[in-house]
Amino acid sequence: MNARPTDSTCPVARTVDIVGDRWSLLIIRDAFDGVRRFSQFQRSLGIAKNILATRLRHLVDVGVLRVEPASGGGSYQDYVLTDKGKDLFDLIVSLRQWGQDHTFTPGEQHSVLVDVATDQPVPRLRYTTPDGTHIQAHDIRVRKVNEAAQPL
Amino acid sequence: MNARPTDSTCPVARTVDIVGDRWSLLIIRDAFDGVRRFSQFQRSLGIAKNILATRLRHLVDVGVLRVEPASGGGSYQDYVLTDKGKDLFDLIVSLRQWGQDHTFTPGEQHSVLVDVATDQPVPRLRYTTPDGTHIQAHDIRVRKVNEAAQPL
DNA sequence: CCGTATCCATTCCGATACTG
DNA sequence: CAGTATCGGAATGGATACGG
Repeated sequence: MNARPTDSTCPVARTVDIVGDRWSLLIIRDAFDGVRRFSQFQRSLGIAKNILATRLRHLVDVGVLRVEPASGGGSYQDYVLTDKGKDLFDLIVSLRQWGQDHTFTPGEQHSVLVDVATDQPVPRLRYTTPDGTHIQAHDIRVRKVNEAAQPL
Repeated sequence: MNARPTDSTCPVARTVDIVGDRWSLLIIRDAFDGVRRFSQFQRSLGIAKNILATRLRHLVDVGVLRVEPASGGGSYQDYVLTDKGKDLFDLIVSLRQWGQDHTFTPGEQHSVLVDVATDQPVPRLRYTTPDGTHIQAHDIRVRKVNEAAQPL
């Protein structure tokens, strides 16, 4: 979708090449919120129909969305997240949490994540290792492919 | 930076409006990797100088980067992450992990996150609540601002 | 080395009109 | 309702030249 495919060995760059544009990210957000139909996406996003069609086709092509026969019994199709698409959940959460922290004034209202069972707001989510350690920027660095791995 | 500022009550949309474009995300990635100088960004990204200058200025304007007097003693300036910018760490991690999982063939090499202390690869990071519960897509939903909050 | 200014090609986007 | 086709304007991107 984007300009020059980065064909990089950096996973960040590859992800950005696939879903790193405004409309794709917002479509995926809506899909997580249960939006399935063409017209729903269009109203929610205020996007022109032609470019919505282009983006949906792209997201289907890359395996983030798939088309389903129909939900409301209509003669058309729904767009739903594949497993690959559902794995973008963490990405959407990251966008959401940063937005909550840095783009709203203290008293300003915004949508929130709630637990489906209790309907109570979800507390701040943090990235942790399997043993429960919270990982922050200064704990890690990136090792490029050409760097030697540390022997045990 | 982007087309129509979404002025939405959705934190995802606001974040996307600020840093949701290809170059900004890659610049931020590089900043986390220790890139500070104009020429370093340029070589790393293969980006034209004029648009690099535009993006850096934008990121400074929105408070993600700030300019520092100079690092190498030169007469110019460095671009470093502010605290607000460092909070984008989780977002970059999300992009990276999804890219690792879904854009590489099994044997294909890519850069990896390593622990700064041990130089060992970091295990997969998961979003958890403060009490250690791992949260996935089906555990939550989005409550819009106009929905009533659940009374206790 | 660090940008800014200019030019040009390409892409993107939105509005509209049209088809099944 | 769910798209496709077309068109014009705007933004983006790259190359180059220039100045601090």
